[in-house]
Amino acid sequence: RITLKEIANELNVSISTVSKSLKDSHEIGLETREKIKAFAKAHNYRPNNIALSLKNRKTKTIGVIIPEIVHHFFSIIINSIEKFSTESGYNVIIAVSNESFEKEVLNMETLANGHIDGIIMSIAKETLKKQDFHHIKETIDLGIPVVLFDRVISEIKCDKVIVNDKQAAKEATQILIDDKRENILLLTSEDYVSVGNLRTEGYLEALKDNDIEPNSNLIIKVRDKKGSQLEMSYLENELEKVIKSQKVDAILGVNEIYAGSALKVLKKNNVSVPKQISIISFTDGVISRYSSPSLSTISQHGEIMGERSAELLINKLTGKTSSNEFKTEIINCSLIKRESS
Amino acid sequence: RITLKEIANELNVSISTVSKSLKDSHEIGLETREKIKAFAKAHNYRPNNIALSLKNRKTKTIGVIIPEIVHHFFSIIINSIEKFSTESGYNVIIAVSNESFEKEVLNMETLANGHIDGIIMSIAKETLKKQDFHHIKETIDLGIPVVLFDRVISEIKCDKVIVNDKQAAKEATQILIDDKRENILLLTSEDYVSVGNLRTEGYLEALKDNDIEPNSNLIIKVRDKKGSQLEMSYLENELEKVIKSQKVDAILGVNEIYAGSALKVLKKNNVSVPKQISIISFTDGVISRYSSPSLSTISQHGEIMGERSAELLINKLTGKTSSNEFKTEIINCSLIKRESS
DNA sequence: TAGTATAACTATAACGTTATAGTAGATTTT
DNA sequence: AAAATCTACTATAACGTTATAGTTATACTA
Repeated sequence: RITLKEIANELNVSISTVSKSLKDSHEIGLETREKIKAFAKAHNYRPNNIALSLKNRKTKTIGVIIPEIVHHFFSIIINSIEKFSTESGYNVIIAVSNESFEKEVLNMETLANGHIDGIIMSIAKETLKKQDFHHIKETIDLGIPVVLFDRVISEIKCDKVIVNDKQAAKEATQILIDDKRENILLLTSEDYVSVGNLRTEGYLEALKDNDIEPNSNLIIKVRDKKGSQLEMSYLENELEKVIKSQKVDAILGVNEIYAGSALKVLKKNNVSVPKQISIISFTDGVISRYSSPSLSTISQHGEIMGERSAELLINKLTGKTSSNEFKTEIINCSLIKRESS
Repeated sequence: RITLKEIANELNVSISTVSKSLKDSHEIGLETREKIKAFAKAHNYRPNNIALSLKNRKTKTIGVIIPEIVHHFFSIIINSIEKFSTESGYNVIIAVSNESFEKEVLNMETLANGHIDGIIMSIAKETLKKQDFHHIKETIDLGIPVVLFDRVISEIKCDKVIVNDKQAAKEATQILIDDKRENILLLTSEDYVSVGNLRTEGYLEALKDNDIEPNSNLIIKVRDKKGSQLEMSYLENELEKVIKSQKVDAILGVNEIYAGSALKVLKKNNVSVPKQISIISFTDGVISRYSSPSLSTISQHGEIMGERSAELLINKLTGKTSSNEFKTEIINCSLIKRESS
């Protein structure tokens, strides 16, 4: 790991001369310049990026805070952020909040004090529940640009990338209704999760448009417990109760894990899908494709969301867009029809 | 973003005094010290980690290079590396090779010039095929510790974390044989992928131990093409041919994507699983759990692999283990029995 | 009362860069 | 031939830290 100083000493020139030569500056005579370049190449000189970061006050690194990695949607997002960022010369540093407020705050501080120029994040459930966003605001106040995606809140002024959740849920519900399914069970998350909420709204709106009275027994709000095992058995128990006590001819799930679990319950109870109950779910992931029947899903186009988020952030970082104007990009979901509907 | 210098100017003391006060040094009088600490706190002072990195010549950041993120196994690994590293005060920076040699080399260089103290990686398929590992060796020569996991090669001297692939494949095959299945189809990857190879060896060894003649028609080596769509249709076509022309009563898959695809093919051809054909597969991911029938899988315990990798690396970084002694940790797989066998 | 401790600070260098300003010596201008 | 210009460099400061080595007063010792 050779430095400019060492090269300078070795060749009896000043550090400035070395630095300028390697930048091919015409201030330095051709002969000296070539000699220095050759020497640097032979010794495999690479500028120390930390020193550059300190000097330039930018790190060319983006921090990403996500609630979980082991989730198709989020890993797609990371993948796409990583791809776009690398192309633009930025590195990506990952932090996982694990849906915990405390961890998110910690992550945010570590990143903000450190090696990143900007942050892309999706807010943890616990943070949404707590409605405490001071850490995000502080980071923005520090002059670090933040882009929020998917789970977003209006009170924070920054760039955002979201999906037309409400509309997509409404359309999916309408498709089920058009198929003469009027007893549609909704598998959703607890109220404080913004996207779950929007999807619920879309569902309710579609019912209303078709003069179907919503039935609160047909809405299961899955309680999330730390440790998803509990969460899933709650869902399974509740669902089993409902299908035994109520008429249900369709299910709308706000994510594929819920829908996948539902499928297992239906199978266990010998309900045929989509004949007796048809299913549409959000999140076009790997479960949907390999389950049987495969699940019709609403794709949120994670690749596009990731790319747009990275683009918005990098535009801020490079000064392409002004630092006090904020955009909200809305990605259109699309329905991918498979066997379950 | 206040600095020591600014605090020093503001309070009319020297930078040294500020630095020492914040470290609670007894060289500085109590009164001054308290005053400075109060001021720093009020202005939310945080040391600039880049400056510290430059000074200390370490970044407290680990680079991870993986072939893909959108894969249950790798995202579990990342998750677990991230978790363990954070606990030890390290950040994690992600690079994805996308199974490409060129990208892997590029990633390696970027990381090595930059903001990381050490690297954890799993080698890209293309690199394994090319057998060109100069980038890894150069990084190690530069004094940057490297830990390889899962896809590993013996000619590189560094810490490694692997799974007892051969043994696990052998045991799984034995279980199928004990169940009176003697026509076991193997769905594996091309030869240059080390883990696929080891698993194939285990399979063959089990056959040999039971005096079953291996049948080359029962070994499908899935060609991987860029763009997994093609890869999968290749698998599906080949498999369909084989089950129509050969007697097959069990399938061993080297990963759950292969097994999941196989399940679809069998279903399409009205073959009942596990009655007519039973399936065991490597990779205990989300497909296995939500497919139907759910797949019996061999878990490679990604959490443990990730944790051990991080531990090995951090031990090197903190000097806990000597920099020229290398360990290879072997994680034992375990079979998770589900409906497909 | 000179000499030595001690307390409470400050100055400096270093980590590896780069940009700005400066300086010899050679060459051109008038 | 003196002044101006140019060539080919070098010195310095700065980015934000911290560790080491000073530097003052003041208090204590003998």
